[in-house]
Amino acid sequence: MEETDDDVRPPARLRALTSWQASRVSTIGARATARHMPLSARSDFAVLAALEEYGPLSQAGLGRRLGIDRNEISGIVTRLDSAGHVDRTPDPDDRRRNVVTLTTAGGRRLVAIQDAANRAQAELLAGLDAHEQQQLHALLTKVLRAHRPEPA
Amino acid sequence: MEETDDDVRPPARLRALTSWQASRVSTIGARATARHMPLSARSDFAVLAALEEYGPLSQAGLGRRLGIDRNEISGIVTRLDSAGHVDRTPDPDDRRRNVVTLTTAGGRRLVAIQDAANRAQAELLAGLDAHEQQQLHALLTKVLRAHRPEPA
DNA sequence: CACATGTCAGCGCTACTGAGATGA
DNA sequence: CTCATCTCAGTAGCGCTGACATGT
Repeated sequence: MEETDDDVRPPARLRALTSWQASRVSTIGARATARHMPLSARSDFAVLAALEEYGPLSQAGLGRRLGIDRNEISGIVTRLDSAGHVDRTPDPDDRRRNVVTLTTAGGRRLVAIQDAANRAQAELLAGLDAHEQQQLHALLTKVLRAHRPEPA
Repeated sequence: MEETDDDVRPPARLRALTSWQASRVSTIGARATARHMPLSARSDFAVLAALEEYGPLSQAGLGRRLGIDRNEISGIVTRLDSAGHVDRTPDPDDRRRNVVTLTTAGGRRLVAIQDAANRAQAELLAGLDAHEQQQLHALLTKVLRAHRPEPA
């Protein structure tokens, strides 16, 4: 065997970095997500959820809400459109825009993805009890709020 | 102006996902890091820190400690080697291996990167007070510990 | 034989930059 | 003219997979 015991523990300098921890949690979460989701439905979930909650939006509006680049939104919406999960039609009031609308099939898809997301979430946070999970969520929310343009 | 007020707030379904939050925190952290670091010194930092704390290691050992793929390690070590921050020499006891050793220049580099990392860290966590920062760190540590082979 | 190590080529996702066409 | 929107091409890092040669 080769180096089996001296392994595994990352150095203190790294462990001290919250940003490093967040990055590792993020990739672990991504792996858990991949295990529960049919495909790369992560960005799909974001777009579908935004459409469900706020109604039809332009692509730029989607990007702003979700903190995703316009360029990515374009690809995501194309994929969702050809899957029949959204409708993309030119805005009659502003013909630069594409108005993106959730279809009923998209709504069903959203619910399905939410299910998978919940399972992945539970897997990721298995080490924490309910109170700790809530605490972590609150702290991350606070961090993110400090880095946004800040809604009214 | 175009859609300036209805913006910014991500949908509830997303906000509820801790893994999504972690991912956003991670990319915000990456942006802050990029603002403070000369280059893509993030992986360099991990490798240098491991060598400092644990002494010379094989590349596979580095990968295991840091949770980084062997393939990436290879490139990182090559870069660090040609920059003079590590030495890479064949292991006389096991000629499959490269023993990677921190040089004094590498030590200086590590300290410099740590400095930049601290500034980026402060920027990322600006929204939290000291106690909250420590709490967040502890919770993330706990999450990560649940997802590792678990050291003794 | 099996297994570990290091290297290389390649893929896929994510985040970006820059350019261009269209339109407000 | 300025600015926003959308699209396309290209770049870069990151995390993988598969293959291969080498060595234990």
